[in-house]
Amino acid sequence: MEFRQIRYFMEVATREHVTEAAHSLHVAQSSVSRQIVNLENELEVDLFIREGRRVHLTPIGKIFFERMKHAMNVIDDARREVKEYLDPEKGTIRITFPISLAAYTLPTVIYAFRLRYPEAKFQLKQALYQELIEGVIKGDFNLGLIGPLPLKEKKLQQKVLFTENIVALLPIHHRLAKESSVKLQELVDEPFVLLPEGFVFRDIVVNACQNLGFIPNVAFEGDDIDALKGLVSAGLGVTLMPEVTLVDSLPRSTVKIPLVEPSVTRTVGVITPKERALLPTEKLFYDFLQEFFTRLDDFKS
Amino acid sequence: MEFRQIRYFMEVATREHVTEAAHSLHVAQSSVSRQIVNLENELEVDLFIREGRRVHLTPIGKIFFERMKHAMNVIDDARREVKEYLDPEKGTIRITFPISLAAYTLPTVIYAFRLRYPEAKFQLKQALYQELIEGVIKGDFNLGLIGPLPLKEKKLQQKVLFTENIVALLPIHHRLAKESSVKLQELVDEPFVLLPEGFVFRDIVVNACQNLGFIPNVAFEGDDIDALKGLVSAGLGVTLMPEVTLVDSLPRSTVKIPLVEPSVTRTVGVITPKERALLPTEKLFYDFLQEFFTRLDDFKS
DNA sequence: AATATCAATGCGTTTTATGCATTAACTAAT
DNA sequence: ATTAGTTAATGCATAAAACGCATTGATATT
Repeated sequence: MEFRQIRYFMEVATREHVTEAAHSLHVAQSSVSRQIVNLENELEVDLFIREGRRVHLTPIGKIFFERMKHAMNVIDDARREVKEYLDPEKGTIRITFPISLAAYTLPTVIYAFRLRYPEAKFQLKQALYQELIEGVIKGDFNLGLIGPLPLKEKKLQQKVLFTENIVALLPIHHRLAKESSVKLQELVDEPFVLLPEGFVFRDIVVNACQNLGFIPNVAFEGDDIDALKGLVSAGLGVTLMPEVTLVDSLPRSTVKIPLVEPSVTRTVGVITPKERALLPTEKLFYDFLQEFFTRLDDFKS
Repeated sequence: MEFRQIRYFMEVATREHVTEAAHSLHVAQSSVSRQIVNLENELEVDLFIREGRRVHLTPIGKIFFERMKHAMNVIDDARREVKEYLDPEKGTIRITFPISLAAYTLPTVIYAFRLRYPEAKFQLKQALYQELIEGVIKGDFNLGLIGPLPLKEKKLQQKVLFTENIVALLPIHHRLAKESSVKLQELVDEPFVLLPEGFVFRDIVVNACQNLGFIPNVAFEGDDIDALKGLVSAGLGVTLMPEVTLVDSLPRSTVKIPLVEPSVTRTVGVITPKERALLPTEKLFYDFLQEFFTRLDDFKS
């Protein structure tokens, strides 16, 4: 069994397509095909079902795939750890985060981090709430920004970074646009624009409404925060969003208004696996995160 | 980076000797030497310090070694899992255990297990208490028999199998040899023969004595249970041991006498890692263990 | 000082992986 | 139904890599 075989195997397994896998691996199709056969012969098991020209994993192939993914994560981490050992400041931070932090919070932190460590590299992966948690537990990532923290996950180390206010974003000609604050209750009959099902931030909004006894009327859905801004901008509805995502510039023809009674907030934190240690550069970033937001808090108060 | 390099690397790292490693790997010394250099070039790091003709790991080499040990454990398990998938009854059980279970308990269970699954294979590793726990946590083993259970270890799944009596073993001409029971207190001034420091079973005895306010006078130490039996047999002292280790035959010129006030017992159980699933054959054995000792208990009562 | 042992390296040989061309099986479109 | 286009597997020649042997230079051992 050789490393190369595992690489080929995993590529074929994920793509379910030998030719594509070969192309992505920069080798001939025949090489991939042959190595897969070699691997199967050595393991004395069929890893793939060949149905006509389709290729997909057998049940045991799936198990093997999962195990190899784990092993490869360990090995990749080890390689990075070795590389970063001598020079952590030039290493790579792999981090996963929800869409709601993509626009403002994360870029801001990364910008500040790179002022101090200009050679640090980042690999970023936007993910849905549950995916994100799984990714950190399974070893695809060692760092995840998330809000709110999934407190019941026992395999994760969790650290609160900050609590942010959620404000209402209204079209500029909206009847409430001139108010200095709005109550969520006042939006009962408004059309909402929200992220699609599956995004936590949608759930935060829906839950806040449900606590007041109504279910928001979702008129439009948008795939990212900017899409929501556009929809509000076009006067198609109202939405709630974290204040930070509006800090740079308010979308054209909109106003943001603080929410009161109740104020809606969410807590944002960072999760890391309890089982694995952070790689050197990631440790730098982790410590930086805490320092950064602690200082922000000091500044506010 | 290829598996072959990792295998060579690990062999050299453990032996700190290229020629020996090469021999054990059944390849020429030059091959090993060259692969190590290749690996180091690819990682851009020295893994070994060459001092004259000595070879030993650099600090980062040690880290890399630990990571690779982990990865290789995952990979080896995966291979076994695949092999055992189709036919668990022919697979291998890797298990670690303390010396006190080596003589009677473990052989008995294995014998019974093999009556049902004659093709199952075993890899056995006797270990000291702490080593054993580490071995299961780190992934060198997925099963460990142990007594008492290390309840504070949160990474381990723990299951009690049975509780056993501990009895006194005396030379046949000992003044107490005719009694039907002895109190531990009566052995205050006796010379004890015990296992050396580091064995839990020694600690169990010493603690029992300390609870009665005395420290046993250790006259001789023996490396294994049979050595202790021999020492008692020769009249050099008394000892305590689990009753099961005497069940087959009493050593020549000795008598076993139940302990009362207090009776001394120890709980024996099995530990498995919470983080990893048991391999198919190991799962068979794990289930068998519980069934086996449950039935024993039923039988006793 | 002489000898033996060790890790590294140059070099020819063997093994292994690769790419190309082909085949056989399949899919989709006419 | 026929045809053209894909696809995965395989035979074969080529290229790459790992290997063993022999040697070197350094270091223990006596």
